[in-house]
Amino acid sequence: MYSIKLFASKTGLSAHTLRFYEKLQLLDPHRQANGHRYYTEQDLSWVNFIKRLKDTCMPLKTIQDYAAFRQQGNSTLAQRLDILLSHQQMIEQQLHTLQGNLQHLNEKIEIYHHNLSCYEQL
Amino acid sequence: MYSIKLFASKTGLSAHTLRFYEKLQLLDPHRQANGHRYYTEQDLSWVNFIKRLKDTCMPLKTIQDYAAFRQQGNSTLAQRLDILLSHQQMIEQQLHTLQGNLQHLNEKIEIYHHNLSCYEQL
DNA sequence: CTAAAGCTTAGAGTTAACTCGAAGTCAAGA
DNA sequence: TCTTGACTTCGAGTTAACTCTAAGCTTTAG
Repeated sequence: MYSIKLFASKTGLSAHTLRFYEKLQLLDPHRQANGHRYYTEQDLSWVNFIKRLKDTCMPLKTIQDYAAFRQQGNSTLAQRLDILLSHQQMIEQQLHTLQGNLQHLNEKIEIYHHNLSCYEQL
Repeated sequence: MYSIKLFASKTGLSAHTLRFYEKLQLLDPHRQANGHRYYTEQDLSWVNFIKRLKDTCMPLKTIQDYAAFRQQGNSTLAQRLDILLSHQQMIEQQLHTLQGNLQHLNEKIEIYHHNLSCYEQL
């Protein structure tokens, strides 16, 4: 049971952002009798999950879709998995091409080391 | 040798964006006698590289840094490699945590399949 | 009892990365 | 000749994702 301030420090998101996410329907914290929000461990792991998705460049729009499915319960597990799998595929694709470029660069470095006079190739 | 319009269609970037990138010093196309830009195959592969970096969420700011090093020539290969390696590390990290989450979700799906009545676990 | 923390609505400001439009000029091809 | 496609500068508009401020209210701990 975290107050908004505690939860903010726990998640690294500001209270502002937490309310903002709530408006976007990403979060739906419980309320105390006085109307104050309180967040649970479940909310915490959900926010951490959101952060991972964001860290891997999933747009909030997509996360919103995911959250909507999540709120509809277990009947939407397939759809949620779809979202995540296609996201994973995208990331893997990007990682792959990036690795290709790194490889390429490494080869150039090799050339550089072996033939310092050959500027054109770099 | 591509005109800006041709190059735009070749890269999928708009002429506007190409001039914008030029202003940010990401690009530096040659000019014809009349002042018109023209782009080469080298520019093409450079833009494709930029696109890959962008696709993997590298901010333009960092790409600008990279481009600045690139323009300084071969003495900056180490710095450029640094940027790319740390970027790769970040992406791999993100992929890893995402895979962890997918794993987690898959496990939940398993539970769902094996015990339909157990809603709390999902 | 007062200060701190919470609530609400509403709207403004910010940064990144475009995206577009206007205004005016120039040059080459059908 | 006229249309097309360049060029320039400048500045406004857009979308995403915050980020913050203010006004005005309530509640709770010291």
